[in-house]
Amino acid sequence: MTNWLDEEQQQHWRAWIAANALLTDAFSRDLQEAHGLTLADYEILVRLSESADRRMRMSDLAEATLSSRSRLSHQIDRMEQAGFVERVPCTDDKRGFFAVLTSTGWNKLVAAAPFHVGSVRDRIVDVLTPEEFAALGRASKRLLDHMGADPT
Amino acid sequence: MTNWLDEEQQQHWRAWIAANALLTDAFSRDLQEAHGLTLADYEILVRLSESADRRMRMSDLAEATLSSRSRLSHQIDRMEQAGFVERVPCTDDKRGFFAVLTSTGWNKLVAAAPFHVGSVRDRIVDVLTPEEFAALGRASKRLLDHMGADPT
DNA sequence: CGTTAAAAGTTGGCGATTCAACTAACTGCG
DNA sequence: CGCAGTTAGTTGAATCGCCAACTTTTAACG
Repeated sequence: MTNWLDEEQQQHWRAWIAANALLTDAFSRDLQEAHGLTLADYEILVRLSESADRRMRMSDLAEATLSSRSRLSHQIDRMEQAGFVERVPCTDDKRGFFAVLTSTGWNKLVAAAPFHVGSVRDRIVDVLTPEEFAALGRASKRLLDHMGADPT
Repeated sequence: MTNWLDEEQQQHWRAWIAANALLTDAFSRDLQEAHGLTLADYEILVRLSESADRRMRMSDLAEATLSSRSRLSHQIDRMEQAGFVERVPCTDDKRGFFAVLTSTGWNKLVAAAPFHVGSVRDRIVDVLTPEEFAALGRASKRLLDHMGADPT
């Protein structure tokens, strides 16, 4: 005997699913059309730009962007190809590499960031009241905590 | 001069991103491990099971599951392969097809649904207070409305 | 020390998604 | 009618992500 969701819960649940899918899609499409970047590309540029010396160890970057090592490795292949990052061997740990933002990558981010923030405002932040948006953020935070995700 | 997000907005925003990614992943993984189903598979089974005669026109199904026609076509290929659905030509419109749930597909859904609902409760519904969960749903709904998505 | 286990990262194959091009059938309208 | 445009759906190539296997280096510890 299963404890199903009631009608209202069902609606909330489906709205959540749909909003996630459509918004993620929309952001990705916006970036792609305006700057030829994937959302994944963009997030990596952001993380690197915020790091000391604009570089991060591959593993740390994978963790920060919530991707597997394998995925990140392929991702960095492409971005290296595109000239946005470079792989630099780590001298302390001979297994390790840094992903380092190039000036090309930095410039790309500088060009794309205002546009992306605009998308986020247009599609989310400015659509909700401040209180609604905060509630969304807090609820997301609690869900993350419950999964044991660190609040990077 | 760009209107950046402030510190708090930034955190809410990143929490939202991360929660989406991790939760979607988790549900997909749960279903995959326990029943060998993709989240996409599952959603199609659900939609078909709720429809009259357990069938839907390909286009309607694509719209309902927020996927492109192409994606759905490939998806139904796989599910037909797996024996969960059948393609039945539409006599009224000779261009069209129905995707029809087979008894195998129905049984699969019956087997998987309680488990999936359990995941959803464990990871979301029961983690938040009823009010928090409702706020999440309502905010999602407003974001959808703003994008012009229909409330299917 | 030396051996064993763990960590960092890459690789290749396969499944899934997207995009553009395509066929076939329907609709509208002069 | 007849043809122009639209709609339903498929296809194949290219891209992206996941998984399992692999190499190299580091850490643990008896």
